[in-house]
Amino acid sequence: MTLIPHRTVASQLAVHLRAELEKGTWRGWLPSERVLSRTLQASRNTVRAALEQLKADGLIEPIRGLGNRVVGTAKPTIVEHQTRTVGVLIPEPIGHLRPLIALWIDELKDLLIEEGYRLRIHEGRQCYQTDPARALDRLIGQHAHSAWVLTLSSEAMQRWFARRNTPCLVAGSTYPDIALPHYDLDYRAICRHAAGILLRAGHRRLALLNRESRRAGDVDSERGFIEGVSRSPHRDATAVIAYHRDDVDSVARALRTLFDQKNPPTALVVSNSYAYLSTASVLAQRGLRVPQDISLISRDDDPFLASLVPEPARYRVDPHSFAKKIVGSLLQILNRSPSPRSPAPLLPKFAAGGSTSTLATGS
Amino acid sequence: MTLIPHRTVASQLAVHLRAELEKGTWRGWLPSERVLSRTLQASRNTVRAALEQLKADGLIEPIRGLGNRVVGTAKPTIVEHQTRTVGVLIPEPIGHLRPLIALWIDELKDLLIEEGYRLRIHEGRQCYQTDPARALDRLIGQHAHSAWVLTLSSEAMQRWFARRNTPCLVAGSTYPDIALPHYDLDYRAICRHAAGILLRAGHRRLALLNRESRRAGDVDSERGFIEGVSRSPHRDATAVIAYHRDDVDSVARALRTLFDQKNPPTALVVSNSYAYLSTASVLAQRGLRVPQDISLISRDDDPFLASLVPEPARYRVDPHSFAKKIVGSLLQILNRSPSPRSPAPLLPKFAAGGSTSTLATGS
DNA sequence: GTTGGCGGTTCAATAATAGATCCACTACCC
DNA sequence: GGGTAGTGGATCTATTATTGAACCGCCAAC
Repeated sequence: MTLIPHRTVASQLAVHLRAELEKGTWRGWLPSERVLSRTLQASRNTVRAALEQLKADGLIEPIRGLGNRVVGTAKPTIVEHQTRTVGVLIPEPIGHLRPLIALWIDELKDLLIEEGYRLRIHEGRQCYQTDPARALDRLIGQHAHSAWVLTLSSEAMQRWFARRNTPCLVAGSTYPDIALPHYDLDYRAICRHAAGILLRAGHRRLALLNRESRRAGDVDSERGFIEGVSRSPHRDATAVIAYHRDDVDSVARALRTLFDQKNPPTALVVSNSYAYLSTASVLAQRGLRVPQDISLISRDDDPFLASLVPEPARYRVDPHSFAKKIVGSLLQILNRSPSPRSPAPLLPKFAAGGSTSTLATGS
Repeated sequence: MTLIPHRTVASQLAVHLRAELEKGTWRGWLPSERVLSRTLQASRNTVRAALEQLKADGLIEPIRGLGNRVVGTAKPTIVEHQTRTVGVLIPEPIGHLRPLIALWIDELKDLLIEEGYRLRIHEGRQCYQTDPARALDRLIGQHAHSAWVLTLSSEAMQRWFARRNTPCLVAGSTYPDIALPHYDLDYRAICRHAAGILLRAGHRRLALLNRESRRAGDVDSERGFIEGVSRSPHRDATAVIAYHRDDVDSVARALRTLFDQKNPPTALVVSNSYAYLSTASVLAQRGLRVPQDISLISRDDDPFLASLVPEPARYRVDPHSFAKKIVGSLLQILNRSPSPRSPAPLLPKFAAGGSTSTLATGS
């Protein structure tokens, strides 16, 4: 039950043309694009997309006004024969990642196998440090993957990959001036929306519990959250940002700081589902009840959240469709597609849960 | 310069399905259109377009409410010639299973690929009902796997597989008189140990929050728990069993029943990590604090439990070593090993957390 | 210089596909 | 017998791939 890997006409043509080249059908110059499009029964655009792939492989060289010159020979055989693999870079053992991340990586693995690729998971903690150059040099040098997928990537990592020309896809947000193909949720819109929800429910003192690490997605979250509050018609609304380091203790510390002050927030957006668990249980220890005393929204989704009482209001994502999108972008990169454009960020659906309450406005 | 024959996905699928039919991959019935669309990575519309062609060729006959019947000459091809695959039977979408289960299934997938097998995951809800014969007949008939792995299996399922000689491995406990190769944690010892821990901490009114389904592992848990209390030197100790159905509401109901009585328990063993989450949050809603008012122990481990405050006392398992054991047993079965013996059940390590307290004995 | 063919680029119209929803039907569970 | 879950059948919309056709600047040859 294996599938035909290249399902678009362009890719089929590329395979076909590559075979013809190897056979030596054309020496010197290819037939003109218009002729090819007629003989191959495809539009010139499609033929050009296929030729683009051959060009990326260095088999042909288009020359304006003259034609497509056959330049390389027989190299692709080697490329085809070596096992084609894709590497995923993760900061921690997969068991420690959020279940949803593990799920889409798993799906990605399955989908890539159907396309003839193997997925290799690399747990490279060193690559996530402030200066990852050495670790990355070593990792990429050791493993000759066709492409890399970066999860939870830092700015330094992204810059490193952008500088080198290693084919890679950022599963997550990129930093403003980094031009790498990427796919992520629209955290900015999510947090803006969350702030709006809470403001409309009558809350005025809002807080965002965010990661300390300045990952692009977290920066976006922060910006969206601030926007949501500052652009609201409620001039008396305030937004506070508290930071944690992804561990229970630091979440507890952040909450202590937040709730020991004179006017503690009445609503909290938590930007990580594990942190949501910590938050909910720390608040329970302090005797605060959700949602009567404090409203909570989880920015992230994960299956276990459904077991909480009250069920957290959160933004739901389908790991399957996420994995599909990632694979789509990845295949563009792997097939040397001309323009590996990043699809629009995914805006997950808001699922209202019992963890938010409506306050009487005022006071 | 030959032309590319079938350029639309639908046509490619038709060719592919026709080949599979001839190979005898499916006997009797095709997988449902929805399943096909998932495994073939195409929309149901496209799959239907392909099936339309097969129908026109008289190879299949669609019957409303039943499925697509294979009508052509059922060539009884030899099973050995097919792609070597292993099926895993799970009751729910993999995303709904506990992360630890998803993890070892994932590892299993990787390890099997190295051995030249592909792992197919089958979400067969019907197979977990009281009388699974028909559903199993159909499933096993449709998919000619080299072996099956059963997770969270019911007694009826195990009996069905034991009666037939289908090669299978039970990932979990087997029922006393069923001789199937299996591998699981020693739930009986775990729960006996948990009861001992709580009794030594001074608790006298213990409760086990267990699954209602009479799965072998849960029956073992119950037995171990009762043993742990009845064999203790504390004659005044009592053990209560409350049941839930794996959903939040039923856990809440069970807890209400437990804690609305005159002498509610002071310590609780919860036999599912999702149920632990529900329990912790329901108790918090009732104003009960862990561990001051009530001690909790989780029988199962899962990564997210580490984010709770206080951290649950629980029995830790390494999914990797679990997967290795499963693969070991599975390979014995696949290689037609003479005596596929079941390895000794795994006894996980107890990790004391902050969720249990010591009581003054007496009263 | 003119011409015609070449690749490069853009555009709108169309076909294929994905994804979702509703229906009627069947079987099974309670 | 009624509820539930699964099936194929049918339809809808959004997205994507593909088409077909422009137009551009470049090149070589007449």
